[in-house]
Amino acid sequence: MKSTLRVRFAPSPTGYFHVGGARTALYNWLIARKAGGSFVLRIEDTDEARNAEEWVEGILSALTWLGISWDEGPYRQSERSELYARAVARLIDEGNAYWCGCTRDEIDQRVKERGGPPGYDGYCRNRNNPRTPDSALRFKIPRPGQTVVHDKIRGDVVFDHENLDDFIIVKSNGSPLFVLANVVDDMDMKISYILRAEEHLPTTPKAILLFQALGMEELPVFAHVPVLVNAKRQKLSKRRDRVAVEDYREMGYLASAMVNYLVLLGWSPGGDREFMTIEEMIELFDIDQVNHSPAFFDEKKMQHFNGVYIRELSADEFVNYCLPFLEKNDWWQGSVKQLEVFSKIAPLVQERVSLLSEASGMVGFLFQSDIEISSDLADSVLRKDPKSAQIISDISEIYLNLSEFKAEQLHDATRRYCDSIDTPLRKVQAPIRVALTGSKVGPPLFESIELLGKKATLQRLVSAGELIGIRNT
RNA sequence: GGCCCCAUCGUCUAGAGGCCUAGGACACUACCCUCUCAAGGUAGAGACACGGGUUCGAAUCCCGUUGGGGCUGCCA
Repeated sequence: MKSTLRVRFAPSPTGYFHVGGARTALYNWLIARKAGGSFVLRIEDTDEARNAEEWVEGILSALTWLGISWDEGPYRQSERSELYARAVARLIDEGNAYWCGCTRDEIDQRVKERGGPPGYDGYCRNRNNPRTPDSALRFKIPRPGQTVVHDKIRGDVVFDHENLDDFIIVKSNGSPLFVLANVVDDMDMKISYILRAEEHLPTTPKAILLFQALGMEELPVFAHVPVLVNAKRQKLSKRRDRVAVEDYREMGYLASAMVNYLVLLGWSPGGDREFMTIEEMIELFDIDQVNHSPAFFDEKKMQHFNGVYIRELSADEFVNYCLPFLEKNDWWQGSVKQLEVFSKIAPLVQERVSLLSEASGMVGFLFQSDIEISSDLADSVLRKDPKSAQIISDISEIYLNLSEFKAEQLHDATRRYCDSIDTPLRKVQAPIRVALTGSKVGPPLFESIELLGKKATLQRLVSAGELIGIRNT
C-alpha cells in the first residue's frame, strides 16, 4: 500500500553541502522509506545573487554518494516563479499583503526614535501604497492573535503575533523570499511532513499564517530537529566550519560509516546499540525518540566508526575502495603487477587504517624505487643504537643466503638470528623496518619483505648501512 | 534587548517516577596480547547544572535560577 506521506529536503545552493544538511536529509529519507512515502528534493535558489550551479551539483553528488535517493525532483524554485506570482496576487487581492517602500535605515531610525523592540513597525500597513520599483511586499500579520506550532519533537510552541513583524514575502526585484516560496511549494507538492533543523522554528508561525492565507486546509506535520554544533557549541556553518560532506569523502570516509555516525547525532535506537544497516535504520528510526538538544559533530568518533566499517569490508571491496586514493600518488601506475602486490598486502593494511587515505602511506615503500629515510629516523633508530649497524649488516648476509624469500622463512631466519645475539625480535625488527620502509610503523614486516622482493630488500639494507656509516666492503 | 528552544560523563547517548550504588560508545589512563603500528581483551577515571516544590519515592513531573543555543535580513 502506497502511503501518502510526502517529505522534502530543500537545501539552498549557497556553499558546500555540510554534514548538518546531510543529517536532515537522512532523517527525512528514513521516515519516507519507513512509511513507503515519497522523498522530494527541492533546490531553494530564489536568491540569484548567492546561488551557484556548482553547489547544486555538489549537493546532488553528495546525496547520491550517501545513498540518499530522491523520488521526485530536483525541483528548482527559480523555475517556478509563475506559481509564486499567483499566490502573491491572491494575497494582495484578499488584503493579506501590502507594498512597502521603507528602507532598512528608515526602519532602524524609527526604532531608535520610538525605543522598544527592533524590527518593522507596520508603517505602510494601512497606506495602500502602489507598487514602485523600490517597494517590497509585506505579509499582513493578523493582529491581535497567536499561532501555535504543533511540533512533533517539541510539542506545542505558542507564538504571540505581537512578536511577529509584517515580514517581506516579495523582494523589490520581484523574486519571492524563502518563507513564501517554501509555503507555496509545500502546498503545490503536497508535502505532508516538514522535518527540518531547529533554526527554522521561529519562522514556522509565519509559514503557518501563509498556509492559512492561501487556503490550506490541513497543515503539514512539523518536526524541528536540533542543530549540529561545532566545538564551541555554535551552529555548524559552512563559512566557519570545514565540514563539507565532500571533504570527508576525500579524506577516505565510507558513506556507510558516515551515515551510521550521522544518524546517531540526535537519535538512538535505544539501549547499547550503535551499529546498524540502512535497513535497520529504516525500521528502527522513530521521530518521537529524537533528542531535543544540539549535538556536537565529533570527527574522532566518526573516524572510529569508519575503521569498524573498513574492517568489515571484503578484501576485494577494500582494494577497490583504496584505488582512487592510490591513484593520487606518482608512484602508482595501476599496472597488473602493482595491483597484484597491493592485493596481497591489502588485508594487512585493512585492519590498520581508519581512513582509506591512510593506505597509500603504508604501502608506498613497495612501489617507490627509492625510499627516503628522514634524518630524525636515521638518528633515532639507526645511528643511536650501536647494535643497529651490526644488525643491518648481519641481516643482509642472512637474507642474501636465504633459499626461499618468503615471509615464513624470513621470520624464522630473523628469529634465529635474534636468539644468537640474545636480543628480542622487537628490537631487531626496528632498524630493518626503517631501512626497508622508511618508517617505524607499518604492516607486518616479513610479509612486507616478501613482497618487496630480495633484490630491493638487499639494496635498501646496503643503503641503510651506508647511512649509518658502514663501509661497503 | 525581545521572542523561542535546550540542559545525564570532555563528546554522542541509554534512561518514559522505584529495575540507577546511572548503562553503552568515542576520546583518555593502565595492563594483557604482540615482529612495529593497529585491531582485540581486561581494568580504571569520568555525568544527572543549581534551588525549590509534587510524591512513600525523582535523572525522570512542575516552577524558578543559571548556563548554552537559535531567530530577530529585500539570506535560507
